[in-house]
Amino acid sequence: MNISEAARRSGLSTKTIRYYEDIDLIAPAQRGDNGYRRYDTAAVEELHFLARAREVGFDLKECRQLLGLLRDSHRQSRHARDLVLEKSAQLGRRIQQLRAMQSVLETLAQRCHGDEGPECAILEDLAGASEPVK
Amino acid sequence: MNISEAARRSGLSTKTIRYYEDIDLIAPAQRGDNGYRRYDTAAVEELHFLARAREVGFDLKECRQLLGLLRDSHRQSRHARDLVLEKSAQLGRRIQQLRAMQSVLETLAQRCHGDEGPECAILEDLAGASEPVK
DNA sequence: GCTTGACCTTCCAGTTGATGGAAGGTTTAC
DNA sequence: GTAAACCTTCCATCAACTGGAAGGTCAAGC
Repeated sequence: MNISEAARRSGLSTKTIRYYEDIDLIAPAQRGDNGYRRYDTAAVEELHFLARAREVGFDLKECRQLLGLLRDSHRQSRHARDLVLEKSAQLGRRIQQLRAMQSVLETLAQRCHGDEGPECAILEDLAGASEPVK
Repeated sequence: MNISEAARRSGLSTKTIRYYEDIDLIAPAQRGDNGYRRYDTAAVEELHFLARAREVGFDLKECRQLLGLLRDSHRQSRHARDLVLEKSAQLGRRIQQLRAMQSVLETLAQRCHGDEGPECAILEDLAGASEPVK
């Protein structure tokens, strides 16, 4: 199949597939007589694997590791598990960060009248001291 | 004061301050006879405002709007409040996304032995169908 | 007067993970 | 024959910086 069909089946865009080939994340696709890339189901499965891994938060460097494991019949499942657990922890930390930011925003919004006047607790607070000058 | 002192007080790096000037987020700094940038407390306050706004999740485009409000004595506090509430909602959506990703990862981790063997539910799941081919 | 180190300057390149678009070749259907 | 829908490569762009090179300035100490 051609690249657009592979894209449809894998959940990646054609641009992204070419990009992944470009950065050697995947092997160069086979080519037809016309120079078009050709994909078999094995190739599409790899692309789909990448799409899924990206969806759950792995970056391309980590995807590379995961692909390495996927292809390695002598792998240890422990390695995959470690990657997943670390990524989950990372997401947890990021979520905490975003929550903290959100709670600051909520507090700011509460303290602001939000009317037609220029007096605004939000702007005052953002302008004011967050940490004292050390 | 010179740029490094302004950086220390505002919480931005010198690189970032120059960058903000470069993209016209802030007005060009005054210059001393030696060509060095010079900052007064008003300038530092603006830098600090930016640092705080970035910390709570505003992007530079939004920071530009916030700065506009900060400088405008005829502003309506409603505008600032709207920006804050929208940003909070945005963070909320992002948090939900990350949580969903995390929960997928947790499920994957649970289903994997995580031992020395090659059999791995994680890799199988990521490789397997997420959505049927339509 | 000279050196050393800590400043400062500009400019260019790289990061991440794509995406948009131009210019042009191919295929398919009518 | 021609139009639409593919495909190709290559180059530019996005956000928000950061790193580093090459070079000017300044203050302290000898």
